[in-house]
Amino acid sequence: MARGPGTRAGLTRAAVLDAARVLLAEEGLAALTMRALARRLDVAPNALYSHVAGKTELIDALLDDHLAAVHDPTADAAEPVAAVAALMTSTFDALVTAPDLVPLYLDRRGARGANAVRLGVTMDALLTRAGVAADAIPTARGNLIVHAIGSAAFATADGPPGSRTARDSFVAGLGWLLAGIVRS
Amino acid sequence: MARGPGTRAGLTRAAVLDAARVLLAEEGLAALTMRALARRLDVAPNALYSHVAGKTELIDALLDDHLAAVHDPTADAAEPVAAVAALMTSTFDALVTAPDLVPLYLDRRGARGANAVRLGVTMDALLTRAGVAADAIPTARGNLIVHAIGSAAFATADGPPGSRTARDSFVAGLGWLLAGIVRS
DNA sequence: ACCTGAACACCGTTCAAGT
DNA sequence: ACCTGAACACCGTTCAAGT
Repeated sequence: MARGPGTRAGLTRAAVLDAARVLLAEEGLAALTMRALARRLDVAPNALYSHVAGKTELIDALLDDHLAAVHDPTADAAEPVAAVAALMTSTFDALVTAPDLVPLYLDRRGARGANAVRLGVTMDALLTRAGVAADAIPTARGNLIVHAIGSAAFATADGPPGSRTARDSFVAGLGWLLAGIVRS
Repeated sequence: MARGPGTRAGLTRAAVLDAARVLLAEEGLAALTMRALARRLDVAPNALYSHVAGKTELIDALLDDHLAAVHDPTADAAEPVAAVAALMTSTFDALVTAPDLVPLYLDRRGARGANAVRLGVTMDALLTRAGVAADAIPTARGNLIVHAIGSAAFATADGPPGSRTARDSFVAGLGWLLAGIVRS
């Protein structure tokens, strides 16, 4: 719009996603609209649809990309239970980084992207090595995921951004769940 | 709009909330708009603002009203731990009833209405009687609430509406958390 | 006090057209 | 292939006016 005539925007899918992340971090979820995003990129609103299927697909991509930051312990770690704890804590820390994104994980009821699948596979392997029976793994995994995402959602509620009490609460609950999982 | 001239709509706050509940149940969260709600009530969109401060306040009222369905065990129940389990299970069951509402509890990061406060007070009393130290109660309560809301959010994800596996998973996790809470 | 018409400042998305 | 102008079918909310 403010570009000179004849020039091209030269948009990229990566550029759109990056701008969306910045917009989300700086102004929050309510401000993340297609039109505001286009304004930031100095482009007409419908230009975004050349790189993204729609707002839903954009957000799904944002969610899964965010999980790329989760540190993935090798599935053959020495102590499987400690490795599961580390994996979940890393997930919690990653989620807390983007508070506005967390409720959307609940909306989507668990991300389905490549990174989410990768973490799920790793966790199942670790739980198996920890001695959890095959038919008990879905319950164990489900409870751990609910705990990580739910805790992250509540962590950003009150207290300062770096509130340690929320993280301590998450760690305590994680320990209780893991104790119950390995004992059953 | 389709009413005869001279007649009055005779709206009530309760009528607005009731219609909102019906709309939510029948057509889902995306369909719950002020304008659609007004259409249902055969009224101009802005007429709603005589009975409700805005959409946010309407949803907050919907959320807290929903918690009225939670069975509140007397705080002086014989077995405090069993009473906490019953209270959380009743909360889970109530939440599962309104799947579209559950993600909003996360958005609001825990309802602040009268019913939510009531349940919180009851739970604190039960936890105290169960021998949980005063400074450990916030962590215990927080983990239980996260578990109930998070489990309800995921419960409606896959499987049939009356899926028992989701409820069984919730019950298993609840047991693990309670065991950890009373042991610490 | 309660309701209306009209308006304001937005949305996501589609379509035909240009390069 | 990528981008634009224009439009469609919506939003939540406010304001001045009527009864």
